[in-house]
Amino acid sequence: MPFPVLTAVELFRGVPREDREKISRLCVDRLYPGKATVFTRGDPGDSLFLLKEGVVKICSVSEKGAETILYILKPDAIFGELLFAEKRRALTAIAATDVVVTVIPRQNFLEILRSVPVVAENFIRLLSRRLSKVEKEIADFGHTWSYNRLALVLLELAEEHGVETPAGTRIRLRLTHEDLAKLIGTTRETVTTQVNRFRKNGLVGREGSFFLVNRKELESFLRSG
Amino acid sequence: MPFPVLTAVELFRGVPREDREKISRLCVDRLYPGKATVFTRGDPGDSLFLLKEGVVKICSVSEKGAETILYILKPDAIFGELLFAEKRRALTAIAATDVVVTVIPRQNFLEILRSVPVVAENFIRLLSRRLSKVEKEIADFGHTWSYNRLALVLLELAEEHGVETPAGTRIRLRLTHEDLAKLIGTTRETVTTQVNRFRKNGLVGREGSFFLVNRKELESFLRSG
DNA sequence: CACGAATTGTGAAACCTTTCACAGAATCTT
DNA sequence: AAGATTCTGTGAAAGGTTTCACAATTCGTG
Repeated sequence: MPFPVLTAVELFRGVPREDREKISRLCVDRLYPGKATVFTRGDPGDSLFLLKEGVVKICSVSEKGAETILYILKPDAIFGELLFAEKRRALTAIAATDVVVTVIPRQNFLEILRSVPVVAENFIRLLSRRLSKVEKEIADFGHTWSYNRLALVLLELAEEHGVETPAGTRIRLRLTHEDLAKLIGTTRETVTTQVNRFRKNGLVGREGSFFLVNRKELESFLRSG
Repeated sequence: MPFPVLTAVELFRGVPREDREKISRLCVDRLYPGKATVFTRGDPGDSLFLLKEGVVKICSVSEKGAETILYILKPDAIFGELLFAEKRRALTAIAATDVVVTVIPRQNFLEILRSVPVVAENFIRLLSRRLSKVEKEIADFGHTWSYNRLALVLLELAEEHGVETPAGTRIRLRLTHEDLAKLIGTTRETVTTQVNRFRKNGLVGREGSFFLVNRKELESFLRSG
């Protein structure tokens, strides 16, 4: 098993033994400390990233400085995947923790896509899944009130990053109210107000900078509201 | 030139002569009258569609009946492209006019992807471009006020569906205020109010059910507001 | 542990949106 | 052309959000 990490990752799932060495020669790992910028809006979009360890946030920063968080990624996710659509990055990727990423330059990735068909299929599936996720998000943004979007985002984060505990689902991310505001497109103050309302009603709780969510209650809140 | 239509379409651009006949055997055209449903949320997601003629709207309908329009597609666009990610459709595709589409069942498309690598590359590019568009949209939704989103959507529609005229850019789609509301996630009444405000200030006009937009003014409105 | 920085809590005023309720205009159908 | 739909225009009341301004808390790092 010479390149074990390769096949553990969804992008490279199913790669035949004889292609593995070649692929691993075309990739290189890189480290970023927490808060580092992996790429920024305007950078040339010429490589694909694979998140091996840590958490990466993908954000959009408008001219006016308004920031939106589009994704919070955990290991095994790819990012910078628009390398075939954009010359320059439209979004910004920031290491939310210390991070290990695999970098694949565009030419190398093209080479892999062409010579290992299963990677193309995996890549298509990953792109499709992300598209599907964002489309769902847009539909959810249709909800006018911030508390609806807040409940939805908390449920989604619990789904993606949660672990079950006796007290509820614990979201394993250091999240501030500001972060939530950037996720749902509102202000920090509004999040504070709504989070506290949720807390009084037992929909969420907090352990230090981690949120605890009560999925049952949140779901029924969404249905009723 | 036995299969001219094939290579005119972005998905099949660059397909070698010898593959064209095979591909065309794996596709079939279909007609839908205006207002027909091409597929609905919940349908099995087992084919890819290619829009040849007419306009198709892709919508999301929430349990509560709230509707969001995600895309308004014109010829050459693909849709139903999530056939590798969803067992069942999450969105609904509606013919906004009489429509001609090419249908490619999943197995056939897989066959094409595997045997004609350039199609895989085209498909990846199309998926990427759509993802990029939706991500931009999410960032735009960050704008709190409906009039900002309205201005953005009008500019985007002008970009995609507009023709220049002496009076401004004319959007070649029959759009109601209701449609705009579903595009920007607000109510019809709010759109009416804001459109009229725009009209008083010369940012937009109307020719029957077509909108005229003054791009310069809308852009400067966005910058200033 | 202590100090500075980041995060959270709150309130008031201005503003925007939703919701409801109708009326008038424009457009199809027949 | 009449009648039925669909679309657009408006207003008032209720409720939500932004913005601004500070205070209180908590965190992080030296």
